[in-house]
Amino acid sequence: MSSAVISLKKIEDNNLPRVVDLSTLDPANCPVRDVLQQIGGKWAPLMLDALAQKPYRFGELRRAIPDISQRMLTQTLRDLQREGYIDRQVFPTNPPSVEYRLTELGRSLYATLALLLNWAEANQSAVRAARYRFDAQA
Amino acid sequence: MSSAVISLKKIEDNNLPRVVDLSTLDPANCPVRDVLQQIGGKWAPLMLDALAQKPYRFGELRRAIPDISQRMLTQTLRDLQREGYIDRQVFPTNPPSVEYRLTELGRSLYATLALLLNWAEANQSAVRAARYRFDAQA
DNA sequence: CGGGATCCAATTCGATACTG
DNA sequence: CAGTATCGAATTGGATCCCG
Repeated sequence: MSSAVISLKKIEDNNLPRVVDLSTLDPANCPVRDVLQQIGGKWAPLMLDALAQKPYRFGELRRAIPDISQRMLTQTLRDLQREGYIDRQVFPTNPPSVEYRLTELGRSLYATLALLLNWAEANQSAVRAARYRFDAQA
Repeated sequence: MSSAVISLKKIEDNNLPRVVDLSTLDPANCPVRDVLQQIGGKWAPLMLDALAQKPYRFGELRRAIPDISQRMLTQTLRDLQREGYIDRQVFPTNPPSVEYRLTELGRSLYATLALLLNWAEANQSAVRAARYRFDAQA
């Protein structure tokens, strides 16, 4: 089939979707760097993933990600709120209760981010195998 | 239109695609953390994006990302090679020439990663606005 | 319960100098 | 050209103590 040949050729040519041309951008004002820096940290993807399921309270979120320190939980929550990905709602009960949930922007981000999370899960074994080969030959 | 109502309800319910359930995983063996750590760095996404266009030689790649140090270029290239995303080919010319190109795994990753890069570019202004609001109110 | 503040350890990163 | 090696700065992250 000619279509198979065509798609094979596309792969050989590295013909991949690429909308932004990063090479023509000022590095100091690159939107990809600007936005990716915040979602590329150690905890942000996990927290966005948790909050994509349902709203969480502080302690609840801490139990959902057992090995996060309280400092990083607080800080990452504030960062995500500043970026506009999550919303913080305080209930003046006693003791106080605070709920975090994704904003619409956050849900938009997660819709794309989730594809990457799924890719990671689906291809972990391939990555592990590549690491093993690399380390063996070295 | 009822379809609009339905999709609105889905958004309100946080009904988003989620294949991996991270909360049930051992944090120390989480595929998402394992894989995302390498592609979440400061330089890896930019280099994958460059190499998705075409193969690059060392110095050429350095010029394409003007503000990367040679140390980080070397190190990130090795990391990406170890993960199985890029291939390194040495041409025994004089002076030597080394070419880097995406592997099939790397192209598979980039197909997903590019969606996130596009999201970042498309939504940078919304993120900037959110930051401004957050900083103004604080 | 939901944090703030402080101190310290680990990791990341950049600048510089040197090499086949 | 394509790296390696070393140093120090900067950033990130964890532990601990404190509070309303």
